[in-house]
Amino acid sequence: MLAPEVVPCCPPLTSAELSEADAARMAAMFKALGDPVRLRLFSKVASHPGGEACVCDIQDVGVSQPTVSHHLKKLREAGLLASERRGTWVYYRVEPSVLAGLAQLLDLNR
Amino acid sequence: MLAPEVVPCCPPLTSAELSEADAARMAAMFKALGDPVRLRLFSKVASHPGGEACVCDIQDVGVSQPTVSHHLKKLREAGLLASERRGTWVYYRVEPSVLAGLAQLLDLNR
DNA sequence: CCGTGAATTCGACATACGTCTATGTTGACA
DNA sequence: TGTCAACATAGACGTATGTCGAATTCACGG
Repeated sequence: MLAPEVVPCCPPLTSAELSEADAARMAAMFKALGDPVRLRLFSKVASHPGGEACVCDIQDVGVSQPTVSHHLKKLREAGLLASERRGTWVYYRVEPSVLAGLAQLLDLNR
Repeated sequence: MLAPEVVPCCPPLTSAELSEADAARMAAMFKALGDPVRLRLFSKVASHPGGEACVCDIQDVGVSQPTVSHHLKKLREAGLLASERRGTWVYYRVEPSVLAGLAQLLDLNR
């Protein structure tokens, strides 16, 4: 039980060359983080107390509210965020296994 | 001498929200990695024996040679790769401080 | 029920992006 | 000097992307 399905994806970038398929999968995640507004939204969710935030908590990023919604959808589709509706509000949280996969790819251990 | 200017950039995403300026800087790096061809090129350079590769070593990624050159330029402009001409060949290597910055941002230690 | 506030979806638009072919540039070597 | 090979640059073209305002869905409360 200690090791959930972590979707290990790929060895570190410095140890072996990515396959075409793995490159496509990982590039989609990097691409989702590759917009300043989306990265700020992701950062706001990731750093929010309790590990989750409703849209109303994070929508002050300098673009219209529909644009915020559009970007959150992109982050969801990339597998980086998960969302859940509770009453009037929709809460977003970081998909935990994904950060682990990115970290592994970037060869964190040195 | 042990600690060169590492450009620490940002605390982990999970610990504090990114400023607008930091988000723009880091998003530019993620964006550069957000194309499958570029990610494969980066991966080929990063995993190449000796830590560097000439274009001729890595240009087999399914697109034309000018397109490879275009993508390598993007990776250079994003600060992810450095290049150096030696004789007929141009060698690319990973900019070391950058991977460290990305890893730090992704909160590798947990 | 109806109204109100939260969030998503829709349609439109300008701009950015990835790709190609054609052309340049640079260095090595007869 | 001339030629060849390795890379880079330029220009063109179709598609994807980020943004907005307007309309829509969804849940709650009177």
